[in-house]
Amino acid sequence: MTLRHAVLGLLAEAPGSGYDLLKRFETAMANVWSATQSQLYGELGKLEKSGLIEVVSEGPRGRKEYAITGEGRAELRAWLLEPWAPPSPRSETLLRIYFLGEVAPVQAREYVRRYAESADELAGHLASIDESVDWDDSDSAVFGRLVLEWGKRHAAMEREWADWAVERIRTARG
Amino acid sequence: MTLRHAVLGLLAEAPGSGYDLLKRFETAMANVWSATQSQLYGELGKLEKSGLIEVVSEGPRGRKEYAITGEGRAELRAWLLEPWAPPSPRSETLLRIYFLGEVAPVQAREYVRRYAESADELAGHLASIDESVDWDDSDSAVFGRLVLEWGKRHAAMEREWADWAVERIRTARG
DNA sequence: GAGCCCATGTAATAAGTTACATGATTGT
DNA sequence: ACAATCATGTAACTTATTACATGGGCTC
Repeated sequence: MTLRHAVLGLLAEAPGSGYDLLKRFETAMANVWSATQSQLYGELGKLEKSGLIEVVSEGPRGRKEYAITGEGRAELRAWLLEPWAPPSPRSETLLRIYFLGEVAPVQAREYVRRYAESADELAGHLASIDESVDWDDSDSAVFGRLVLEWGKRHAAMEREWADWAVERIRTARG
Repeated sequence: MTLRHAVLGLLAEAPGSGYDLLKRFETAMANVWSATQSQLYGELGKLEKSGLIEVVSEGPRGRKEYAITGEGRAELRAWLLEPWAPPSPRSETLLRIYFLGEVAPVQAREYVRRYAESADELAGHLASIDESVDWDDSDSAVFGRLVLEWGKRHAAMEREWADWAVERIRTARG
């Protein structure tokens, strides 16, 4: 039930069509949550049926612009305040690293090096988002920057860890 | 197809029953991947049927000890060397933070404070794992420590970020 | 014999991915 | 006219969660 709330949150910021939301998932939210086109349209249908969002206008090409309803906003707030437990982590990348003893040390180092590269790419991507977004002093901008900063710090941590790890693998096995 | 490889990897380290593996998911792998009991037994059945693992002995209470086969080990290595793309991040916690502008600043700060606490708890948990595990100089110990270190750095980053974020929310809105 | 752990399995549901399928509008 | 982008939807499949269901063995 998380995509549900991601959609409600985006529509609470500003109304939009499925297509619009998809773009927002790919850019500002890329750091945070993702959705496929298929899943998104399905969820919009369900949310409308349950009255949490509504169609506010129809445009060309069957475009339907959705907006959050009062009920939807109430649901969003309830979700934000509800007691939560951090979900158990699930990282395919870390899983591979955990088992890297199964392959030759050279290959293991190479894997970690690629990991470092992708951390750098992510850092670059986040930096470009930071530049392209027009940060005002609205609530969403404040928290958007918080989340962006989280991503930057995360990418930096990954980079540093990877450098350290490559060295560690070298000294452990040559 | 990731649980599949998590199971293969664990059985490559040492044979075990479903129950054993479940324990290992909850302890050493807690940082990395998780599985429910239900999912695990299902996957063990499928892996056995496809010949990637086999039952090596049966014990009391219907206990079945599984071991990885040659074919299974080959599959594990292929997976480790296969080209990969980092999966799109999906963090319910960050998602909530992203939308925290919907609730009162006091509540937002409180949320971030709880986040910091859970980062500390994670750090403590990882430290206790580090102490309780008997690290030899095997491959799996080398990479196990790498992954554990990743977790420690991650927890530290979250803690620092949260402190900074609380301050940021305070100055932005009082 | 009571309680705790060991041990496995099934069924129903929810969530997410990939592929398929279609078509209108806009800008050049 | 052509290409790019806008725009929505369905079907089949895989993955993961929650709840149900059962029972043996060990220790005190």
